[in-house]
Amino acid sequence: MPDCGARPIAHEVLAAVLQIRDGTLQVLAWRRAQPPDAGRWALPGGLLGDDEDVEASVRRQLTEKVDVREVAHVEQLAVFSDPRRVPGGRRVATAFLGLVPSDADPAVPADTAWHPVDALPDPAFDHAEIVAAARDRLRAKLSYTNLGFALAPREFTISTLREHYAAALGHPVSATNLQRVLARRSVLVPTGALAAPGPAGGRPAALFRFAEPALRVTDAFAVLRPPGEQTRAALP
Amino acid sequence: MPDCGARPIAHEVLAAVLQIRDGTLQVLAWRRAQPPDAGRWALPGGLLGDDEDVEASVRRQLTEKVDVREVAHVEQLAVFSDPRRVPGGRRVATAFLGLVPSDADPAVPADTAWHPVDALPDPAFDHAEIVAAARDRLRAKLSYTNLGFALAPREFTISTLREHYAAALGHPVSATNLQRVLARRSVLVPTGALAAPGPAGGRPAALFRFAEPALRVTDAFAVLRPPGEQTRAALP
DNA sequence: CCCTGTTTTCGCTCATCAGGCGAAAACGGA
DNA sequence: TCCGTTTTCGCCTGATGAGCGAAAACAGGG
Repeated sequence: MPDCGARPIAHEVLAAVLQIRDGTLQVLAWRRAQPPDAGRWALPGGLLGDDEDVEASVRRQLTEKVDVREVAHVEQLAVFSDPRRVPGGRRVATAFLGLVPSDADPAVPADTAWHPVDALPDPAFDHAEIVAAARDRLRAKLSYTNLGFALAPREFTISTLREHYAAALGHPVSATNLQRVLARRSVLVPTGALAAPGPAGGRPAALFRFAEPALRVTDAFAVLRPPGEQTRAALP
Repeated sequence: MPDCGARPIAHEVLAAVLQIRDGTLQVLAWRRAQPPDAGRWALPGGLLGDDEDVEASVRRQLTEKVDVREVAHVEQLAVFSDPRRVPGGRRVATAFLGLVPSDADPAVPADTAWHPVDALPDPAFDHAEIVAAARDRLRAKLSYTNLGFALAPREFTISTLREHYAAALGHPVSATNLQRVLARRSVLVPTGALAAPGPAGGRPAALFRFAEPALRVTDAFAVLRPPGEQTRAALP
């Protein structure tokens, strides 16, 4: 008969929800009112419910903070299970990465706010570690998947996309190369429309969108591929 | 106060331990004697202890099946938390991937045996899903990390390594290309020694070993890298 | 109406790396 | 010494990331 062991173990889910805001990668957190760690900033989450798996649970918990429909991508990060990660009872956390496109501005409760991902003030428990894991996972996947779709607005110019990638990656990105790399993978498709030029004029930029609204890994990503296998579907 | 929720949740750890045996990628499993799922093959694991995190727990649980010192690499896979994944009480599992070098032959209990990873007969609960996740994770990481160190013997010829990679990846691998790719990443270093030729003669093969006994990700893996940054440390 | 400044886009080139192929090297045995 | 076998290495090709500068496309002012 399964039980909770000699010492009861609570299972919680936590989400590091990231979004590009004001040209910076930011994370959603709420200020704890009650001890332990009162006054510090914590990630949204809560206890795993009786009739849900962790994915369903994290989506449910996020509903309390933001409109879940605005979260474009959710994935498991890792389990955090240090026996002393929170004071009091034992608590095991399954951490998630969530991404919100920058053209969404979810309404959040009064105790909740966005903070730059590298400057979350006074993080509660081990939540700084979780935020760092989320940031690193995002940065890694941006370069070999189409994960940008979950950060960028529905339509955008290459310049805008370049700013988003630079903010998320934490280093400058060449617009030329970004355009080429994503286009070659057929991750980016032109909408045909043009954006209005800025106040100083300049050639109007073409608008693009991501081809697929779901995670896809670059095929060129796998090296040592089967002999003779096509590296990519032939483009018409 | 954290508790176990209305319905108690047990937290277990499970490990898919993989090894190349007889030219095939195999997984360690034990035959359940007690219900539920009596007679079916299950992955090693057990309940999370009071004073250990999940990594420590999986290493402790593996001790009951094999000598843990022979497991060269352990990493978290994912959480499996379907409310009905096991009959009876609620049970959340943190799944791990474990790798054993092929020159080790751990003593295993009577109820435990190795099975080809794609033909685990009568798998218990959702363990087939976990094995598939472990196999896929291994295949992905083999191509952009030095993870081969955890599968290969301490010293080996390129031919041997080629067989190992082919078995793990599930498709033929070119010895020439394997040698070149791994050497360029300075993952492989020659020991200087030569292996004895086979019974039919032939040029004696050079012996190699992996440069580092710990996981390292290929730097060329990250595309869209910072401008002007060196792509690899200059080799002397 | 042309000229200037600005922004975007595209073509040209280069460097790196995976992949394929065959010749040369290094062995045992007849 | 010759032959079959196995390994190793060099050469070529193709795909792809990266850098640079010229051309394209716009607004505004003289």
